[in-house]
Amino acid sequence: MSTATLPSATLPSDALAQRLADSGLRSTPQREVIYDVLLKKRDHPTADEVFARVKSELPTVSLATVYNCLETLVSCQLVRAVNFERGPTRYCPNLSPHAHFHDEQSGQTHDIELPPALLKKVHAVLPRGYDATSVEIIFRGKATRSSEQRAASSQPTRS
Amino acid sequence: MSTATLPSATLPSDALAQRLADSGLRSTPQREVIYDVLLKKRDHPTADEVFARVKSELPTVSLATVYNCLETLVSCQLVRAVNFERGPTRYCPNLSPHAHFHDEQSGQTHDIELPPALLKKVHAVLPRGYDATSVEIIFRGKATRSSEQRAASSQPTRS
DNA sequence: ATCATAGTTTGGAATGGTTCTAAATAGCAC
DNA sequence: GTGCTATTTAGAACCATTCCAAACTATGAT
Ligand SMILES: [Mn+2]
Ligand SMILES: [Mn+2]
Ligand SMILES: [Zn+2]
Ligand SMILES: [Zn+2]
Repeated sequence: MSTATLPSATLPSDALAQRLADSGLRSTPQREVIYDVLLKKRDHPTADEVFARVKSELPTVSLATVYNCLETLVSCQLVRAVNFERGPTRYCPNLSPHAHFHDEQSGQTHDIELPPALLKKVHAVLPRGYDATSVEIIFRGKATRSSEQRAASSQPTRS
Repeated sequence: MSTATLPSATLPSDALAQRLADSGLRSTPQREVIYDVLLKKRDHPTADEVFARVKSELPTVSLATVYNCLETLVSCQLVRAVNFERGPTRYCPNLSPHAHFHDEQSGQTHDIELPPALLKKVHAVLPRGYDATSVEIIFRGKATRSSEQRAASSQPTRS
């Protein structure tokens, strides 16, 4: 997708380097691999799961570094941290406004895109005096076969 | 159930006894006091805060019991557990469909009532195949003076 | 009343995700 | 290269919560 003559279109890794630089931070192998891992399999992994995936590329990485880098990516606004109840924090590189659907059976988390019109209506329930900087919407329930199929077909079947 | 002339109106403590009985559980002093504490000051206290408030009435209560009773109340559907990020779980006896507004400055949590029409529109963003049993909406931001006034005036000034 | 049984409370230990710490390492400016 | 700072690392510490096993309590059947 999106090649050549691109004006200032951001290749994923450049976006990372750029955002880090903007915050006065350095681009490091750990940060790059961790961000790549999040982009490659967008299943809202936990820090432990990221740790496991990163290890295969950087066998000596530490769990502390995974936490550090994830926090860095979140503070650079390249990744969102997502929490369900008191479970481990999950990480999501989808920056578009979206809600999360937590499938209680499978434990899987799905992104639900939110139309701007709906976001407006949601914000409109706030009485005067409430100034919200963000809103988070979490569905809980079960996703049936047709939604699994959607998810499966929209993502390469993984080697 | 529903005794004679009563329109079936439930005194708080009866509601508790009833719900517990429905679940085959006993009404105990600890459960009653903890539920009362939640009803009396509806500021979404943590288990520790509930513990402190209950101690003045039941000086020998244990923190484990507070956790046990809160879990019992949640499983009886008399209380909702509310989580913000990875902070300690907070407890809310407001059973009407409502969102939460987390004031980042003061740390206070406010209930935002949700009209059924909005809830419908929110559920409508779910694609086919997603069957949600619940939805949770959390705002984050700051509440200005006018909302503090509203909250203050709607609740007795506390002895 | 007494007893048997199951439910509940309690203090303390264990858990588990996350954060902290201090030392080692790596990148950048001069 | 030298010095300076950012980053990574292993392991300890943290802390909300859960687990455990022993006391205690309510219930209801004899
Ligand atoms: Mn789950
Ligand atoms: Mn806060
Ligand atoms: Zn997401
Ligand atoms: Zn509430």
